[in-house]
Amino acid sequence: MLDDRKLSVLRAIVEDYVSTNEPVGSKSLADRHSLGVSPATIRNDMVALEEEGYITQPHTSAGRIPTDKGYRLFVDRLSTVKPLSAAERRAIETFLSGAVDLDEIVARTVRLLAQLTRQVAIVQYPSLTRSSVQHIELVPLGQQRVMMVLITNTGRVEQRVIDGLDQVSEEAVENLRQMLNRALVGKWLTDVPPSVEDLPAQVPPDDRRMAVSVLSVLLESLVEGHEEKIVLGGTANLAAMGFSASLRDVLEALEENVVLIRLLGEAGDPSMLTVRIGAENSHEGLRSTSIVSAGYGFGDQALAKLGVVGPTRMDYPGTMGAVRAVARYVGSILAGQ
Amino acid sequence: MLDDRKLSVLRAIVEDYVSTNEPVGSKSLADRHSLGVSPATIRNDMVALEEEGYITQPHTSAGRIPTDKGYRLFVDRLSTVKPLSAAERRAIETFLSGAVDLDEIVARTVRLLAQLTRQVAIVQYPSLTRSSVQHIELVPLGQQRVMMVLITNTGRVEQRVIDGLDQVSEEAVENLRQMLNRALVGKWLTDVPPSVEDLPAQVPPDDRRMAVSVLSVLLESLVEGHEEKIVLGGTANLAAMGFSASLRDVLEALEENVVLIRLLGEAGDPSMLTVRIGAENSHEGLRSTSIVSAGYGFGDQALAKLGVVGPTRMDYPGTMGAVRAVARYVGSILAGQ
DNA sequence: ATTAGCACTTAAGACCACGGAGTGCCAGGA
DNA sequence: TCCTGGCACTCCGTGGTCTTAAGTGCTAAT
Repeated sequence: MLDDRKLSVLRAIVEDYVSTNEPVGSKSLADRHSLGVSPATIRNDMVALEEEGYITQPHTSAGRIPTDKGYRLFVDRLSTVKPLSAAERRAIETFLSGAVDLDEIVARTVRLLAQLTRQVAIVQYPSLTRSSVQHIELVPLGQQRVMMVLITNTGRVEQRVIDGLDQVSEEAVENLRQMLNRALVGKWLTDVPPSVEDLPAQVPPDDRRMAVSVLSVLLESLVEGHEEKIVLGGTANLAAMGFSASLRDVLEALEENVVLIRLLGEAGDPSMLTVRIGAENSHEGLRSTSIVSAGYGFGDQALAKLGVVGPTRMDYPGTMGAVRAVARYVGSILAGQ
Repeated sequence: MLDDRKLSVLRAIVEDYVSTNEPVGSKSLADRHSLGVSPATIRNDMVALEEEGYITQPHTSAGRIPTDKGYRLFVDRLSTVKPLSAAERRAIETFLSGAVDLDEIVARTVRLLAQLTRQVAIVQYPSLTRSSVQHIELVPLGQQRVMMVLITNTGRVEQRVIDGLDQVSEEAVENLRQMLNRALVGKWLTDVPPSVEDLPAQVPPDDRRMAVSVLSVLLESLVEGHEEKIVLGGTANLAAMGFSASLRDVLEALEENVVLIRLLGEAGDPSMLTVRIGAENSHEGLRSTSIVSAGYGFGDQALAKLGVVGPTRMDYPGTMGAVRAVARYVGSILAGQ
């Protein structure tokens, strides 16, 4: 059905269209790539590719442009991830190595990705649920309020205020604090709920009400770890990407963190580099964009994802290379922290 | 020089241009506003206004559009801030009242402002330096590291890790913690540095090195309060605002938090509503935008600023009304927390 | 199976004519 | 002195026609 030459033609079409942003015709294809056949032959191959749905014509007597399906085939079988140049790798290293805390790592990563790919970069904060407890702190704030601070091994800090208590005593808080830390430090967050089940029973009756409040807030904060944080960068690059018409839709989609989190989540195996093209993205506003994403974390254990959003007409090999490289470096930096 | 009627003409020009986005001519002006004079008279007034630099012509035989100077006069003398409708005020209240912590207040405020004004909203986190110390927590992390958490009365939490210590003992940390809280709770952050000067002397010599490290990080975090946090929203509205050409510049400027902070800072009296028009903004990319901002805080003591960025061709009275109203509500919510 | 040749299609650009909205200016009237 | 009606002029935007360049599909020959 699709012999090697037809695939080469498809590859050439994608490459040319990506670099010129203009429908590519049989003649210019024959000129620019040495395919060893004449334009007429290429034309014949093109109708085959078009019948299969890999390319399409904006209008009769224009060149062809790849469809989503065409890009998909290109990504899956016709291209290889392009490794970064030595200079780029050095740039990543120096750029990221100066970061001191998690916020700064994330902020720098976003800028880096945006600059490398000249597209919109997305970085998700390390998910709460895939981390372990480093420390829990309880801080009395006046008579009726206590602040809980949860610190994870990924450097993330989650704080909540527990309100509406009565007569909080310093010792009671201190006791609870020690009890919590003894029970939970080092545990995966997912293991926290079972570990605290029988804690209230060990608290003196007078303080039990407070203990229960604190625990419920703690558990709640784990569940709401679902409310994961995301940072965006490089939106200015959107202006140069040329979806002028639908630009508003894209910006709107990017502002909806919920949407982005869902999209990143939909991407398959978190340890892999995944590409979602055009309509695969299941979000109206992003019909004409592709998302390249990868998980990052300690070794092969992914904590969260990062990626870039760009036009379906993007340089996939280059973008994939950049995303993969950045994900690896961020992982190693986090591990070193 | 500029009699009342000329000012009315200018006002009418601004209003029409803002609503139609097209240069406005003498005839349509006479039709749409009941100025009581003929187009010819209006034309005469227009040349006067043009000579003074308040309006300009895109080209001969087109209508007039206001210049930055024209907008300035309009804002200063020809318009009054438009109060919000009862419905809008209710919307603000219900929208903001559900927020539980500072992060959520800020996030909701940004969305609210963006929706009300259909422009880009900016909200600055309450500045560290204008808050007071609510609590300081020290948490030992292993043998060589301590985490410091600073909680302010505005609900803001600042955390740092102090690294490279040796042999951190639980008691030493606990002692220092109590000492710090005794010395600092309730103090304005600006008063912290003098208050800790002689603290190291009171620490047992063995622990002094740690105490000094912790203090220096604490002080540093106050200074870096300069690194104030900002949140953006409604960038999707940019697409509909019609600077297509310079859109990239605007997006770039908006991504530079440093720039935004500076611009907000440049605005005058923080307790007032201020408007900076076009080139007044001293940043290349924002030449064709105006910024309407206001301080917010407890009562008349401003903690930080918020505002919106839009095209110079914006509805100033409406925008100013929205910004002022939101600033007030946020202030009252913060005070109630 | 490939190629050369040819007739056909279409978008994009150049050119032109023209209508509309606006202007400046001048002379006459309150 | 200030306002107004009238008039000639300017310029942009629109729509029509024509031409050109690039590309296609088809057919016949290799």
